[in-house]
Amino acid sequence: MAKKSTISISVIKRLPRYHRYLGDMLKSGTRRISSRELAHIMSLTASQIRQDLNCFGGFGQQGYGYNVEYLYNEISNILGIPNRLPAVLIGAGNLGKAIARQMDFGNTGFQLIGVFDQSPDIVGKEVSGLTVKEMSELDKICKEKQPKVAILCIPKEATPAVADKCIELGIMGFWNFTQYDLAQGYDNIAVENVHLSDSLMTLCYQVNDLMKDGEE
Amino acid sequence: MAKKSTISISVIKRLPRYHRYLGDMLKSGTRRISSRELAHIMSLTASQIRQDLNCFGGFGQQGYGYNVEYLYNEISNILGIPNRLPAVLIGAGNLGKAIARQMDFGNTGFQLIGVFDQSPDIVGKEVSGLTVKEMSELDKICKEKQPKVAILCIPKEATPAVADKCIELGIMGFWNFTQYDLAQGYDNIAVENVHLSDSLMTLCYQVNDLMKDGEE
DNA sequence: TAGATTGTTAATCGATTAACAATC
DNA sequence: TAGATTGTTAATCGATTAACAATC
Repeated sequence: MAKKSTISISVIKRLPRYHRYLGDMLKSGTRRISSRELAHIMSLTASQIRQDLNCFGGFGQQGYGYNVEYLYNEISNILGIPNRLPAVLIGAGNLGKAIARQMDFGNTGFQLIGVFDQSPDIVGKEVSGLTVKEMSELDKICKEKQPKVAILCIPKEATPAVADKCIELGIMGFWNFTQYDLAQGYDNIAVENVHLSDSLMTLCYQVNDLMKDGEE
Repeated sequence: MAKKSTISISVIKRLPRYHRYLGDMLKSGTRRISSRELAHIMSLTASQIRQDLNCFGGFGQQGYGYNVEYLYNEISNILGIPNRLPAVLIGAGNLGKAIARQMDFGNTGFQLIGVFDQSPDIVGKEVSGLTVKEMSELDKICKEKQPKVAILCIPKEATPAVADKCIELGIMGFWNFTQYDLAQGYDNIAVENVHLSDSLMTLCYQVNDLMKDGEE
């Protein structure tokens, strides 16, 4: 059996976390791991781990468990990390610059090949080894290097127009840090919205809720 | 009826998005909205919206819908945004600085009252109107101003120790940008993990998946 | 072989959607 | 009053967990 055709987003979102834990184990020299042990470490159930992995194939061995290195590599491949798809960053303000400098793109499946900004104050500056280019140069770079992903760190209002432009130029996925909801409306385009404000407000609810409990 | 005692995390995570869309409507002068219209705009079902809101109370009116301003304010209150809990940022490297400068803390429920860093190169610099302090000063500030939330932009290895320290000093919630999984292990502590690498890898999977489809 | 642990099917649980009576 | 739309209960769907036969 094994190998489902479409994988639910819940499963996909757990893969990077498996990858991370297995990477740590690999570094610390662990050779094998059972679903039971891994579940314990990751605060999951063994059932869930086996179900998740079996969406993609049978990577374990009865009576033994999983080989850490093999499973780590398989998950890397499932995620497509070795493909290192070319990506561009659009918007090199505070957040854009920080993302460019902070992220280890190579180990998360991409290669940052260009940085663009609309402001003349920023164009020409260097960010993470790349010279910030004018927005007008996006066409050229896209034709030359065919980036597949755009990282958007631009104002909300600019987002729909920039996204449309990107899609025209062959972009297939967005890592969206803007306040604009990109998830909707496009067919065959992948979007990961990182809505930092939403995340912070969720925390706001939770902390206030904890404080209420304290009062009672 | 209405007003459940514990709200599922799925519902809570949708609240900031409702808040955002209602805020936009308020700005554009929309007075009333039905669950049906709002569902259309937000790509949800009317049922879900009514179910979500009714966890907290009956904010609508049969035959009319919801008053935008009233509902916006109610959701602000549910989230606890007006409380503006004091928060500290720990780690003022690329990402920490960007977060401090970029976020509108006031409108997301907090007030940033202190920035801390372990590096002498950064201590003394100004970030978003605050002077970066040494880590050793965290005690004092916590006693004085009792921040409730810590924003962690520090290396993975430093995280567990810093988190423990924070909890000792009365911190009740973490906005966690580190690679370390904070969610587990603490009782009565709220955690929002922002695992940027995980998010990017999820996008990696999705884009590679789209490209496979294209080949077939 | 006996023990361990997977892969997989079945049962449970929770979240989403549909339906409709209540009511503005 | 009639029409619209909520609040809420019931039905459906999907995801998680449990169970167990297969097998290393």
